[in-house]
Amino acid sequence: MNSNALLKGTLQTIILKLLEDSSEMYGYEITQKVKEVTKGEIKLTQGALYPTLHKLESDGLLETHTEVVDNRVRKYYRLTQEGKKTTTDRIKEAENFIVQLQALLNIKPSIA
Amino acid sequence: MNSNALLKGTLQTIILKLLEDSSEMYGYEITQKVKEVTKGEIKLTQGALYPTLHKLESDGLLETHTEVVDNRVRKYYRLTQEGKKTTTDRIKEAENFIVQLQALLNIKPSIA
DNA sequence: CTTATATATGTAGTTTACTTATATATGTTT
DNA sequence: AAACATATATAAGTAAACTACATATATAAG
Repeated sequence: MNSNALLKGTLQTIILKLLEDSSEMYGYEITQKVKEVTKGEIKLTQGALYPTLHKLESDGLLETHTEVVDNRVRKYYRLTQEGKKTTTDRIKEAENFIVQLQALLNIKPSIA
Repeated sequence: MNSNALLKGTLQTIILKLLEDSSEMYGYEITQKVKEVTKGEIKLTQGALYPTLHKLESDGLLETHTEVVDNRVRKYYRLTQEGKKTTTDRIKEAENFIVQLQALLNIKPSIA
């Protein structure tokens, strides 16, 4: 099993949460933020990032605008109104899932 | 997003951990245990369970034997030696992932 | 000057790992 | 007799990641 296999299902939530906190970010910035916060433990590659951003945009959760900085194009993403609502729900779901997962991974054998 | 989408990547670890605690379980028993511990929040369906058990067996992490109880066949699974080692590793990975995920989902906007 | 690394976005093909639906069979409760 | 619980299993479909490839500019190192 790949050490990043656990990312499946949580990547959208992570991106939404980062955009909730920062209001506006571009793709590369998101990869660096994830790297920084997780001290390199979670690797968010382009192959995972960009398709996910495009998916969230086509689902109406994100909107974009483009800027040119140092002759390089940056595409900024921000949450739409719908995106903000969805983010709140997804974070609750993730928090609940973590609780359940910890319950499953910490249970002790029932000797009784 | 399906409410169980977060299960992806963690199901193998959950099964391995349950078998570490109980030494021996059959499939249906595992579904009931997950339901009980998570109060129905995580739904482990047959379509997910059995292929995963077969996968873990073919990977050499589980071994099986069959018993007949009340005219019904039960297939018991237990960890192999390799399975025990892998379980320890997977649990560490999952615990670490939870820590990183919480870091990402709790970070506040940097006002500075 | 040219090579390597960082910044920046993107697609194509592949694989993993779920979901939903279906199938089979027995035991128990209404 | 019907519905629900116990018990295992497969088939078809889909979501969401992975790896690899492609493009382009800026900066640092040798």
